[in-house]
Amino acid sequence: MTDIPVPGKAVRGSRSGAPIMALFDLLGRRWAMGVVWTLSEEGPCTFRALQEACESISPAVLNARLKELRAAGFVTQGDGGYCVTPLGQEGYEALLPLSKVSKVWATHIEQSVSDTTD
Amino acid sequence: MTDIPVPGKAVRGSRSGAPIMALFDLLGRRWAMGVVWTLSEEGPCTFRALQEACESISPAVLNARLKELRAAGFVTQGDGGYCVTPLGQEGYEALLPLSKVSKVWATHIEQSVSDTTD
DNA sequence: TCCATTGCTATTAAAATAATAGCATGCTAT
DNA sequence: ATAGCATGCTATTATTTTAATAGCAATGGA
Repeated sequence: MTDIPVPGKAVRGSRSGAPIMALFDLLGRRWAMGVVWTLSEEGPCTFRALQEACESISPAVLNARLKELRAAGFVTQGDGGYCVTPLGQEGYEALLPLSKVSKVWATHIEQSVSDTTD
Repeated sequence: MTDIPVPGKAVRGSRSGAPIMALFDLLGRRWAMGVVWTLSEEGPCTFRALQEACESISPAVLNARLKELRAAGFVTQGDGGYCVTPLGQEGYEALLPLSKVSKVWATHIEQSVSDTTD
């Protein structure tokens, strides 16, 4: 497994270790944001429930992401299964604005498609 | 190169094509968020200036991310070099809350380090 | 005891990324 | 004109990550 990024230390893609770059390293891995998002929206999940909610994540990758997110303090494993920590909840809330952007983007794409289609 | 994710179509990691998942696909690639971030903060950049501002990105990956982000409408290439589009600016602004999270995370980590060190 | 659920690990193949070198183009100063 | 120099990449090879799939060990009923 890859090292888990830690703010203040050099991380993949940034020698400075600027916290934001470390976070981009953590969340810029396949499925990382999707897992935080899904886990926050679904609430506590078993491994398999989370896997299904994610539609198409392989168990190896899910397990890798969960380990990283747990080590980073964004996710924890309790009696109800996996769930986000308060830090993970903050992370989820910080991702919320992206939802609006994604919708703007979607209409944006539709327009450029119709530009070339019509 | 991998396909560029498009909201509404199945993307890597999501059959639904929910816009947010398509965006996670786009931005969840190595350096994607860092490029948007850096380009927004630095303003228009030449390829090489952007490469240096990113500290340690390889030209092949930078080029791949720029192509994807241009195709997605987040980045454009003008006279002053590469720069973010209005959509890219929205994306950047949507990432801003992550900065605070990264700082909370950084202090969080310091504490857990001192927990085991002291 | 038999079976289902859960939480993974193992394996193999494909894809993405890193690291590095270097090329083609368009200046610009000599 | 030509010899740099900057820019925007591409090429190549090695390494890492991810995908896809199978399956195992532990747990808890029925």
